[in-house]
Amino acid sequence: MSDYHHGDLRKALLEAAHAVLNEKGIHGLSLRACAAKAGVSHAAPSHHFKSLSGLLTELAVIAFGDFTAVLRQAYDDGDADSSLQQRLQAAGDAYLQFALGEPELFKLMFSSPLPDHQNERLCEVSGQAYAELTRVVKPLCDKRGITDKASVEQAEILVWSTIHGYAHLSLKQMDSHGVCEDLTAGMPPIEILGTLLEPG
Amino acid sequence: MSDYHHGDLRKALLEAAHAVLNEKGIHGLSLRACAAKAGVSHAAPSHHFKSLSGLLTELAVIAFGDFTAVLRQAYDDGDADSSLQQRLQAAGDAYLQFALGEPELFKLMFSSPLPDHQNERLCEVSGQAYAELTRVVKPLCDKRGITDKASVEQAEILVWSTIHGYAHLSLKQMDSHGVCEDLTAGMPPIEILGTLLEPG
DNA sequence: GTCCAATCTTTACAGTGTAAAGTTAGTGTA
DNA sequence: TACACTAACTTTACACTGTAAAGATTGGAC
Repeated sequence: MSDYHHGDLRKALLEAAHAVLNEKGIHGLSLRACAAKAGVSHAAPSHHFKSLSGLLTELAVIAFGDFTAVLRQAYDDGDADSSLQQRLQAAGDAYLQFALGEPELFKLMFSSPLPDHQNERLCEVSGQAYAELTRVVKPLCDKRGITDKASVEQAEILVWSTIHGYAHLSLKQMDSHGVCEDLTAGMPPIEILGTLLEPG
Repeated sequence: MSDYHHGDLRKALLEAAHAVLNEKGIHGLSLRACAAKAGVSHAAPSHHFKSLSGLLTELAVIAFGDFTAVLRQAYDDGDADSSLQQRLQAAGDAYLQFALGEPELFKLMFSSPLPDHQNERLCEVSGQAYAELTRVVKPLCDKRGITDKASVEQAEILVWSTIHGYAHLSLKQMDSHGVCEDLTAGMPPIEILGTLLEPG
């Protein structure tokens, strides 16, 4: 192996992008910085990724894979006798923990125009994450007598919205006020919404 | 008035920025494009805004003002005899309508690293929007017997998370799948969350 | 009428993504 | 073993970007 050919530049660039993302934030990230961190010339990435967008799309795909794994782990860690609400709360906590643990990656996945969000694989893996998160919603709908398909879908989307919205706003809070201690406390108990919004 | 001095370049630049934002999206926006659209040289903005971030911070401040007005209008439009849940639903609908009507502005306000989110005035106006949104939550907490301050705050944040999360995910859906018809249907009825999550 | 300060232009520079052409080296073929 | 071929990487180039600095213009105060 000479030092002309890198060996696994593709992988190295993805790791470099992740590193640069964490160091400089999503706005400070540049293709040339990634190339430099991987120790190659600034034009080398073009042979592995069509563009900056291509590189970040791939990084987002990988990140969604990790994200899905985290959500699945949280689900599997649940006690067999834990209530459905508890499992949902655990899913929300895991969601938030990922967002706070990988803030820049999370922003890349959900709030950046740089990745190609129409990319087929990216759509697929983000769909998998969604499926994992809403896995516990269906039995909860059963329990509550929500049976028609449209309502179940609305329930899934609203649950996702609540959890995602909290994560997103937490990150925005971090940007506005610096690191915020009271966020490490995790998701508020979502059953408050049940009390607040129960019919009647 | 010669054509050397513009007259009200500051205002013109803010309008140009809004226009460019809608035409090219947040990623296609550039300070030079704004200057060109306002008919001045590319360096002229520096006398009115310290930087690109400064211009977009100001635009976000204005946008939050409009946003707050929209939310207030929705609240004031509520019938005196409409239920608290209905008022909350109306607030959510207004929130979503703003996001879908001004998608790029909404992204600038909540999902872009370009504005200075530590800016004092920006923090203030975004706080006002939050206060307007959560105006209906307090009486709802009263009605449900949620009285301690911490729980009320958690209820406010969770309501905001739900509405904001739905708006944010709707915009992401638009980016992924192009304009999405079934989103114009508005917020799903949030009382589903009440049914889904009620204690017991 | 003159000076001043604010506004805008011109010029310049470092940084960006990306396209095109040139260089190197690993690989399959005779 | 010698040779071509091709993938990987570098060099060069160009049109952009934000922003700093210096020069030109103008309206208004004195």
